Amino acid sequence: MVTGLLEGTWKGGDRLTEAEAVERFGVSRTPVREALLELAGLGLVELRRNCGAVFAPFGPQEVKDLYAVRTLLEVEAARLAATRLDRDWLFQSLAAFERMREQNAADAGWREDRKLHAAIADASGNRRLAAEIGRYGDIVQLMREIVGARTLGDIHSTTVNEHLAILHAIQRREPEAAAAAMRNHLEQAAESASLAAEARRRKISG
Amino acid sequence: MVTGLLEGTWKGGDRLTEAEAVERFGVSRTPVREALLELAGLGLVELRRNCGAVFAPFGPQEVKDLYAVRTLLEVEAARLAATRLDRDWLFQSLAAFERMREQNAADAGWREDRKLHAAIADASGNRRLAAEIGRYGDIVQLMREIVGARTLGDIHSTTVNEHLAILHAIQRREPEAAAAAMRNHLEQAAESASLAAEARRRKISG
DNA sequence: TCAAGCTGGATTGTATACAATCACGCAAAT
DNA sequence: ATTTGCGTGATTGTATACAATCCAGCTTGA
Repeated sequence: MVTGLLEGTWKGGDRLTEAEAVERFGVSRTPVREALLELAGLGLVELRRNCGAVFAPFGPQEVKDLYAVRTLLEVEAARLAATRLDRDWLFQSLAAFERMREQNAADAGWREDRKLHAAIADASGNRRLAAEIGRYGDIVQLMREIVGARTLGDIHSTTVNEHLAILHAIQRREPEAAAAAMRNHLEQAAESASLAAEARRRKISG
Repeated sequence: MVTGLLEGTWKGGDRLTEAEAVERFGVSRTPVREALLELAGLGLVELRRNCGAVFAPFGPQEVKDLYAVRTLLEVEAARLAATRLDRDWLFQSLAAFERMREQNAADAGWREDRKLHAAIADASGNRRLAAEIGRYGDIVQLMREIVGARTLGDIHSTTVNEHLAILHAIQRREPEAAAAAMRNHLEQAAESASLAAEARRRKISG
């Protein structure tokens, strides 16, 4: 439902009333309203009363802004995780990482990627920080739906190496190295996502 | 409605079903559900299906975690605002600041405080960052309802000086100084809020 | 011509009835 | 004694009807 609302080639500022969504999806207004409220909470639509929900713009600039915030959160989490190193945690994370490396299937790879990021977030010891990181995981996943998952389908071998660098820095109890590794990882991801958003922009306007 | 749900002396883990909320507030389930969804989006309750909504714990530790995330966001916004200084913006902000200094009434003071933080967030140039900072403003305001607004009612003169330090650092185009000033400001606020949460904890358990 | 007020349509906010799902307790079998 | 299965009540998910609100366009008066 939530992801369905975002499908299609809407442009920033496009309006969608509840009645239109009802007609398009064949469900009643109640779940439509709840889905719109959820999207509004994630910052992807703006609810204006009696005017319909307006989609937020979602081009390269918005992707960059999104990743800038996500980077703030996750870099801090990596720094904290390296500071409060937990050996049991590290052992399990390395095992999960090996499983991820073996799975080249795109979907499974992304699932393991999210698990790793979530594990680092939990290891920060700040539950709200971890919750926000999870929320941004949701937003990024919706973004993949928006800009087209195909473009971002594969976990590259470089991505695997970036993950390994983060875990090793945490293992060595080097907070700044862990932060830098996480920053680098997310900058790569931001670059890739921004390019995909640019491609989508051209496809829509052309 | 949203703030009403949070009133009272619930402890972390307390459950509230929709039916109970309906009975307590005299409205139907629909607005109750929407309010609970909103609170869940802000991370203040956890929705478990067929088990009622469980309140998140909200003691000193949670307040510290909350302010740690808020500090991450706002410190970065102050840094960016100092980097991309806009003189018109600064002029208006200083004027608003003077108005704030003159208003000692608690409510008006907090309103101007939020306006100042929002202005700095906007000046960062990152709209999503600004949106998240606004969201944390909402969360902190709800927190004041939870821990008791009286305890945090006044804008102290020290707070005014902290604001002034931030604006002056931005005016001097010194990003790191602006970041440090913002960090200091929020650390003071976090300390005050944490003490209030501790007082509430004792009142509830005692 | 312009502005103020009003009316009709559209859109959202709320209430309520019904369907689906799940948790809890009890009983029975191993 | 532990576990497995089922049944019932409780709780949430969905549909739909109705009330409130708002926007646009027209009319009417100066």
